[in-house]
Amino acid sequence: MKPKRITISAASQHVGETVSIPGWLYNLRKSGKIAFPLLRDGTGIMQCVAVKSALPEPVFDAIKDLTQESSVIFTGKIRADERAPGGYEMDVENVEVVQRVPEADPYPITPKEHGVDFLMDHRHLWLRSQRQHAILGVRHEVIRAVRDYFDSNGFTLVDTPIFTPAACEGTTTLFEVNYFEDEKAYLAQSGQLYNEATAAAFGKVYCFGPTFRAEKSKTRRHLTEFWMVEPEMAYAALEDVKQVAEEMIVFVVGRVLEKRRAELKLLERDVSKLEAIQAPFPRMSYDDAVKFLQSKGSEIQWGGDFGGADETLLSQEHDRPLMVDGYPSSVKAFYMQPNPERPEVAMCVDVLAPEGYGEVIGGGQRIHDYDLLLRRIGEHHLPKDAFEWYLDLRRFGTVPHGGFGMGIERCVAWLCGLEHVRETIAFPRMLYRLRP
RNA sequence: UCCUCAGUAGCUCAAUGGUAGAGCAUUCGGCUGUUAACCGAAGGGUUGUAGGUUCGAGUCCUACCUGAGGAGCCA
Repeated sequence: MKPKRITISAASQHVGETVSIPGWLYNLRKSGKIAFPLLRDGTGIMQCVAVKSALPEPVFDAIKDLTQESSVIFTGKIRADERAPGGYEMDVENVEVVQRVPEADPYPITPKEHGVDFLMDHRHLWLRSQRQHAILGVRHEVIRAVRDYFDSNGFTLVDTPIFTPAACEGTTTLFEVNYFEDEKAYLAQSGQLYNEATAAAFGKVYCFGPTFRAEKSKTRRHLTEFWMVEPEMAYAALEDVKQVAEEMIVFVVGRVLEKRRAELKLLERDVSKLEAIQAPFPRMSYDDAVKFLQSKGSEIQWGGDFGGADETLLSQEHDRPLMVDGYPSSVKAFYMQPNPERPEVAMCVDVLAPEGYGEVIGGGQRIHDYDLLLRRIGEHHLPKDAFEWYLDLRRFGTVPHGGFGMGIERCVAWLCGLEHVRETIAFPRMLYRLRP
């Protein structure tokens, strides 16, 4: 009878059984008459034990000559053992070598140290490493939690287009696409304007997908292609937006702590920092933030946007995300609702993650008044024609509404405690990095 | 676009202007409980590119290329 195929993650349920596990050779330690191949299968890593005296000679020879990342199917009996890294190991009885990596051209990523450039050039292989595997596991959990949160709170997923005409947010940072006849198209940098349309159809909506920024930004928190989740709610004010943002973050962090302890441990993440993420989040006005920053030596003046160092200073002050509201309208997008009592500030909020991670969420209340929106489009020198459909939303049953966008990569970088967002997506796209 | 730093073996890094080196990886040998295993040996180099200074350049100078960190920019 052919042994049952299992995954390494299921090994604990098969103690005492002879099973087969298909995977790749992660590493091999050997002495003369015993070998310890480490098998990786995507669900985990298992130490196997091959004893020369217990195996036919060709089988033992095949195992001791295996090269790193060769694809193999090991067959043997599962046994609990404290000496094994995962707690269980396999006494190998047979091996099927699917492909042996030739030693003339060995697997380039060794268990030793490598530089950033080398690893990024080998990103397609680097993904097999434990650390990268753990990060992408957390990313998957974040995405699933985000969707679960919105799905179970009355939001409908209505995805928005990637190709967009003209400028939605301003013209400086868009990727141009030459394809549509007589007209240039651009890659979306936000789904928000479309969300406002679908919110008037469904009440509460969200979109989730890739967005594109053509900025010449070269920092640890920027990608040219990144994923963003954007909820939008009709009949909602700034306070409702803050409420949802806070609830969603607490939910996502809780889910990652619940499901991805092993990954966080491998990443050596201080989970006590994440366990502190509970509602309510501290809130601060832009006015107070500027005063605070000035007291810390920042050169920021009222009216300016925060620099990276400013965000870091602010977010290091608290053990949970900080919500900053009331930025000057002049530094925010044209559709931001001004505060009726202080028209120079917008009814917007940025959520700054703690530990210096900075902005993970930006959002606010949108202008719902037709005349005001029309005036703002003019002030920002935007083409009115292109926004006729958007103005329609104010002609036909306009209501106060708002929402926010959360960058998935920044969120994952924060939860994993990473230096750079480039490790939070399988194939990062950056200013100087298009391959692999 | 600007500032700073770096580029030497497949990888990570040494080398006072004077013979180009180590660890890992690879190959060979040894080892029955290894944990980035260990021990011994071997092979492996147009020092990013192009010029220049010098008796002599990996090292100093100029330009360029590539990358990293940062700034600006940033829904």
